[in-house]
Amino acid sequence: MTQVETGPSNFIRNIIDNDLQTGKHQTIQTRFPPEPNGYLHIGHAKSICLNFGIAEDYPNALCNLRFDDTNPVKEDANYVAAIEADVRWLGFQWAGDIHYSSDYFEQLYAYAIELIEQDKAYVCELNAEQTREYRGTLTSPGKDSPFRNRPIQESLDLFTRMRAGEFAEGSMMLRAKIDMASANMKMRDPVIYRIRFAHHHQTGDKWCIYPMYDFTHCISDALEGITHSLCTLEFEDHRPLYDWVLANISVACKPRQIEFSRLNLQYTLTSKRKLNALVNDNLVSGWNDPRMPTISGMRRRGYPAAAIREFCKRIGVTKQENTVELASLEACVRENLESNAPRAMAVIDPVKVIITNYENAKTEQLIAPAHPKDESMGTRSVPFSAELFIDRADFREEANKKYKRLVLGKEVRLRNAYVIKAETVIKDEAGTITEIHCSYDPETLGKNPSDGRKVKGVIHWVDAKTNKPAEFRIYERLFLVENPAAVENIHEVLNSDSLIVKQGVVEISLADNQVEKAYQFEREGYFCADSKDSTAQHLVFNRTVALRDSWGE
RNA sequence: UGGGAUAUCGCCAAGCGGUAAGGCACCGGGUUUUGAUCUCGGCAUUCAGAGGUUCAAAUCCUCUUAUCCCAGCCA
Repeated sequence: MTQVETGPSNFIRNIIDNDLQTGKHQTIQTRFPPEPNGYLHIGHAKSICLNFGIAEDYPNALCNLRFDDTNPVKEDANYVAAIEADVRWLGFQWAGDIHYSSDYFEQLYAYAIELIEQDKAYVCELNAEQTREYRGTLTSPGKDSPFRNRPIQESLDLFTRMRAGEFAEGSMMLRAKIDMASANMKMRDPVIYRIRFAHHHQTGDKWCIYPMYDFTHCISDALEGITHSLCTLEFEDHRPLYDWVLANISVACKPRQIEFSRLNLQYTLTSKRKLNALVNDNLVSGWNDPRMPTISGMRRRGYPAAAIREFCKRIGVTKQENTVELASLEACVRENLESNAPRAMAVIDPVKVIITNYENAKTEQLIAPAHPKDESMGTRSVPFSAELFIDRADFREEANKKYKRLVLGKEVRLRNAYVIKAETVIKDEAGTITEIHCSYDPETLGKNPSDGRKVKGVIHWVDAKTNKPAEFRIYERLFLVENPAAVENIHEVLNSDSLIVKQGVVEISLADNQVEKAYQFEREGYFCADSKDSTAQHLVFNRTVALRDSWGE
C-alpha cells in the first residue's frame, strides 16, 4: 500500500510509513484523548495537529476524539463542550461520534475481573500512606502488600462488593500484580481501580469505582482499534505497563504507544492547573482571555486557526525537550494576516490636525485599496475633511533626519491622501499639543509633488468628522520571565502591562465590522473586534500582533 | 544513588556511513504612499566531550559530561 504523504516528516510518521510498508497495518488510526478538566492550549494544538494531521494525510486513516474521563472529581461537562468547539475551530473533524473512556467502563470492569481470575490483580486494603511506604523509593525496592497473595476468590468477591458500594472511599483498591521490586516505579503493583462516590458527567451515579489512567487508556485504545497511540514524554515509563495490561487481557488489538516531547513556549504557561489558577485568581478575565495561550484565547485575540496549524507544522515533532520562541508563533500569525487581512486606518492615540487651506464645510470621499497587493479585495471609501486625527507619536516639533513622520515645518504623506505640511502647533496651559495646523498640497492625491520634492514619510490618519470612536486593547506577554513554569509564585513575575487600554478612533468604514474578523490597521498592527465586548455602540479592538518593526530609533 | 529518555547555529529542526536542508531570529543591499510587505545577500570546516573503527563518521563502537522524566487511590 502506498501512502500519499503531504504533511511534514517526523520520526512518528517514519514509523507509520514503515508499518505500512511492512504490512503491519493497512490503515492508520490515531486519537486525541483530552481529559475534560480544563481548556485546550497551544500545547494541545501540537498534539491535535499531529494526530489529526496523520489522519488527514494517510489514506483512509482516521482520528478519534476521545475524552479521557476517568476522574469525575476533576472533570466537567462544560469542558467537554469547550474542547469539542476548539478542535473544530482549529479545523479538524474526528471520526464518527465522540468517544469517552467512560463508554468502556463495563468492559473495563470485565477485563479487571479477567486479571483477578488469572491472579494478576488483587484487592488491596492498604491506606494511602501505607501504599506509598510499601512502594519503596527510586533507589530502593518496594515490598509486597500483605494483601498481595490473598485468594483469587476473595479478591473477586471484594471487587464485586467495591462496585456495589459496600466500602468507603480509600478503604480498598484494585492493584495489578506485577513486581514490587521493579526499577520502574510504574510497575510496582499499580493501582487500577479506586473507590469514588462521585457523580460522573457522563455516567451519572452508576459507578462508585473508577479505573485509573494506566488501565483505561491502553484498553480504550485497543477497543477503538488505535494503531499508534501518541503521547508526551512523561509517559515513557508507563509504556511497559501499557503493554503489560494489553498482553494480559483477552483483547486482540495491540496499539503501539509512541512518545514525543511536549511544546514549551517562551513567556507562557502550558499547565492546565496553572492556567486554571490564573482564571480562579482573576489574574485574567477567563480561559479565553486574549492573553491566555488557550485555543479560545488565541482565537479571541485574533490568531487564525491556519496560523496555529502552520506553527505546529514548523516546530516539528521530536523527542527533544524544547522551548520555542514567541517570535516563531507571531511570525506565523503575521504571515497569514499579511495576505488575508484587509487594511484600514485607526488612530490609537489621537491628536487633532487642522488643514487650514482646505474648505471647512467640505468632505470628499477618497478611495483606498483594501490591500496594497491584492486588488481582488476591493476598495473602500475614506472621507477626508479639514479636520483629521493623527497619532501623537507621528508628530514632533523637531526631529533628526531619521524620523520619517510629521515634523513642524516639514511635509509628510497622509496615507491614501495628500501631502501635508505642519505650520503651527496649538498647546494648552500644560504644554500638551491640542492641535496641529497644517496646509495640504491639492496636487498630491495619488501622485508625487510635480516639482520633484521628495516626501519620504507616510503616516496614517482618520477623519475627525466622520470617524467611529473605539477602544483598543494592546496585549503584551503575561509574564516577565521566559520560563514562568519554573517560578514558585506566579504573582511575582506577572507583567502588569500585559493589557493596555487606549481610546481612539477608527475610519468610518469599520462602523459595522464583524467580530473576530482580522484587519490590519496600517502602521499599527493586526486587530480584530473583541467577540465578547465589542458592540456597534462601543467598538473594542484586540491587537492580535503588532507589525514587524525594524525601526531602531 | 535505581530506572527511563535526550544532546546538530541564538530558538526550532532535517540528516539514518559519502563529506552539515529548511524555518524563526539576527545583520546588510534594493523596491515601496504601511519604518509593513516583497526582494537580494550573509549567517555551523562543524554536529555535548574524549578516544576508537573506516578510504570516508553528526551518522558505527567505547567511555565521559549535561539536561529532562518517574516514588497521585491525577491524566
